[in-house]
Amino acid sequence: MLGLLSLRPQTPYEITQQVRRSLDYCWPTPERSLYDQPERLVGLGLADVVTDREGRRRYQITDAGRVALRRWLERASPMPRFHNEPLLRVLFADQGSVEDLHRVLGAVRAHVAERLELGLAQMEPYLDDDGLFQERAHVVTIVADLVSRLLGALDDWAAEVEQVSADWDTTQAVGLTPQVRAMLDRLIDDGRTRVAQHRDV
Amino acid sequence: MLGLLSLRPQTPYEITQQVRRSLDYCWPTPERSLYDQPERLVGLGLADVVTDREGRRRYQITDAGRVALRRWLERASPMPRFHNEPLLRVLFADQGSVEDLHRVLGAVRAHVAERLELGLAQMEPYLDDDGLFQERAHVVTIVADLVSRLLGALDDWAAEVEQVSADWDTTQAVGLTPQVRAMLDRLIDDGRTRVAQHRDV
DNA sequence: CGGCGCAACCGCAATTTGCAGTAATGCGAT
DNA sequence: ATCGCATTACTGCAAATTGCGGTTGCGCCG
Repeated sequence: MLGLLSLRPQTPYEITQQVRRSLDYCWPTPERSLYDQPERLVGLGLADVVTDREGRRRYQITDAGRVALRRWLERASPMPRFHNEPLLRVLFADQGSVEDLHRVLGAVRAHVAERLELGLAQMEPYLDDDGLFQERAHVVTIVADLVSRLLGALDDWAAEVEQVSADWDTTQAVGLTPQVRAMLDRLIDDGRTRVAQHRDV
Repeated sequence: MLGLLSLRPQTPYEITQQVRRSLDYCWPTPERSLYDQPERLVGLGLADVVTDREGRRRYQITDAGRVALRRWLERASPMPRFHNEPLLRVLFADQGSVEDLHRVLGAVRAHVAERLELGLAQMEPYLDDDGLFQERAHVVTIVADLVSRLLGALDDWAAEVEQVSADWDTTQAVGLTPQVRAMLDRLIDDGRTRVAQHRDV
């Protein structure tokens, strides 16, 4: 919230737009709460409110707010958490049909394609070196890069699972088919390599 | 919840353990709510409660519960949402110091290594073909595969950002350095390829 | 046998959320 | 010109969720 206000003073509605457009990629937030938060910040002295020519309340960050934002950036961050309901459905796929499994995988892939398309449209303006938003191009690019990697991982995974499960005729007690076995071996191998690499550093 | 009970009847505490151990990867849940949900399921007739020899309430799924679970698997799934606070800190990194940025990237990499190690320990038993949990090995492996891919993406990304930002001496108005530019180009290129691929199918 | 710690839970206040509603503005069709 | 309808820009409220702290009982160590 303070981060958003640090970019420019905004009305509550503009904030909701901003969040829908960009923040949702890393921090999904119910719209309702976005209308209450700015008031809370005012109460804490971290933001104040000015009325602009259209008579709209426009919140802006105060000096205390900027300090609080900097403090927040200094503090240790909680680590990412993935709310992944399609994955949950795969975990319990043995309680449903093979079609259920394939449907959810297809939905994931369609979703990835849609998100990616949307994201591309948002990033393309940055390709012009003379765009208006260039002073934040570096952070925006880095963020987009992770989003793109995560979506890519999701897509690759869904594609592989589609393949692996293509010839299943039941979801239960499939156990370790050679393909699943290969998946498991690769996964453990990759994990070990990565952990080992980390220890070296 | 129903999914967990479908595996075997469980006490509320066992459920919390189970969730901590495995479900957290796709569905992080505050412990508190796990104690209320089973009662709610009983109210809906989807679970019932038996008292075992230790005098503990043990919840088990009813037939209605299994039907509800199957219905749930048939319905369209909400798509994944990533609560990624480190990414949020990168998005607003220009309000803080270069050290703040590097600290959060380091923390992410450490976290990935830790999670991976934990996950490996959990998956290794499945390598034995004669393990006890083999009837769910296929779904568990598939789930672990996505988790591993997502963690891998996170790690690769953090490593690249560490590299790209290694010689920054400010976080503000860095704009498109050649390295960031290359990142942007690759990202857009990858995205276009993937979207095009999706249209072909 | 007293103290300590941990496993296993639950009450409660405070916050958060979804949903439904509403007022204002634009805009195309009749 | 004006009617209907969609979209923008919010807000109230009831219900659900959550964090925090507390409790009980058990085992183990000194």
